[in-house]
Amino acid sequence: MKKPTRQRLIEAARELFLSKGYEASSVADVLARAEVNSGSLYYFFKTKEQLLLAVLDEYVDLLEPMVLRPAFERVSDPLDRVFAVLAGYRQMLVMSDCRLGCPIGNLALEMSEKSEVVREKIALNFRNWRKAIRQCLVDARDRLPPDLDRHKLAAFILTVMEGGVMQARVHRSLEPFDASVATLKDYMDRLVEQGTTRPIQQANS
Amino acid sequence: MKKPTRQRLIEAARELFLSKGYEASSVADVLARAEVNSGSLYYFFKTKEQLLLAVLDEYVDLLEPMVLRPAFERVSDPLDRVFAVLAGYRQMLVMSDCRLGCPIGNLALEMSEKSEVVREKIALNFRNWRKAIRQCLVDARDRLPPDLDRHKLAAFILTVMEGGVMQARVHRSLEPFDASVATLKDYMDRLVEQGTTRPIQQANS
DNA sequence: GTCTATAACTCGATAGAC
DNA sequence: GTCTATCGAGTTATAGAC
Repeated sequence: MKKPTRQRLIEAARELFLSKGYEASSVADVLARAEVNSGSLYYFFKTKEQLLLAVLDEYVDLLEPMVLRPAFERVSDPLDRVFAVLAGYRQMLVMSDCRLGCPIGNLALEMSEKSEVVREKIALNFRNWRKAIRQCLVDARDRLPPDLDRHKLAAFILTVMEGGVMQARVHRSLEPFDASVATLKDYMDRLVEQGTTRPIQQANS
Repeated sequence: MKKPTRQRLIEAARELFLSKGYEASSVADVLARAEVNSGSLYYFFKTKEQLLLAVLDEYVDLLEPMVLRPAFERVSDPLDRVFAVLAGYRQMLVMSDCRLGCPIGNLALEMSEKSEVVREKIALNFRNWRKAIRQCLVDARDRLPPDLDRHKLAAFILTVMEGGVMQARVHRSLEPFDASVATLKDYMDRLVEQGTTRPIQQANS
């Protein structure tokens, strides 16, 4: 059975915005892909931008089932989970021959100056992503330096993912992504080593 | 005196593509900003895409005088120079209230799938950037681990810059950029420490 | 090399019947 | 809620005089 019209529109827009960006995807493209007529789209969404906002709302909802859960089901160690999440983005690069990257990062650079409300929704997506990663760092706090700033490190991990994906797409090669993730791994191994070999740990410090 | 028409067109396009992106900048916008008429633009450039390619060629030429030289003039230590380059991008964020980021990264995500020749020019810009950073790492090789993969680390540094700039623009805040650069600094300090404290260094190793 | 005028088309969005 | 027809503006690009 066909999904409801509104949902079909959001999915079509999501796919198009991911592969071609927002400006380059015309309303007509969305209509064709969703097999919906113009009148119906504008019944559900006042403007094309409202459709984008609905897509970004959906990404907020999809973080858990599409990004976190699949990664967390594969491994249970909190630090491994961080890299399992990153491996998920690698998988997207592999499957698309390095053509598709992070859907949010995509829209981030394109839309940040064009619409405040869109920018704020993208920021929300980033905040939720970092929060999930930060929780992994909290769960692994016994192996990490006690004075570690987990907010900073979570932002850094998102930075590495987005920067690695960007270079992979530009070079159509996994190499820069893998190099970036491997270097992050080296850094975090050093943090753990420091956490492990430091003198007797004090309670409540 | 007014600059030659062709140069005015490239500069106008450069500014517009930086602040609004390629698709969102119309040819009419470029013409107005450059104070040139349609006929002249199409005398120099066969299409809008050819104009973009000329802009990307100019960025290749501008890497040395606009990005590297100003940073390298301020400091001479090769590792400090890496962070001086990053500070240059921070300055761009500061001056634009976190609205303008890396011009190449901007176009990278927007244009990579739309045109192979554009993607290749963007890749060239990235390669040259990494090469300059790699030279800094070569110049500092005595303080870095002997088995360090400088290609990987240079890619990582570009990753950190691009990812940090992206988050800064989305959140309209320097915080994620500063957090990312500070974490990179921490990592590289650890590499130097390892290089410094490692046992008596063997020659030709 | 530069000018004006405009072709040929696509864009987002709307009207109004059903 | 969905359909078709279409508006008006904006798009890239061209023609042809100067």
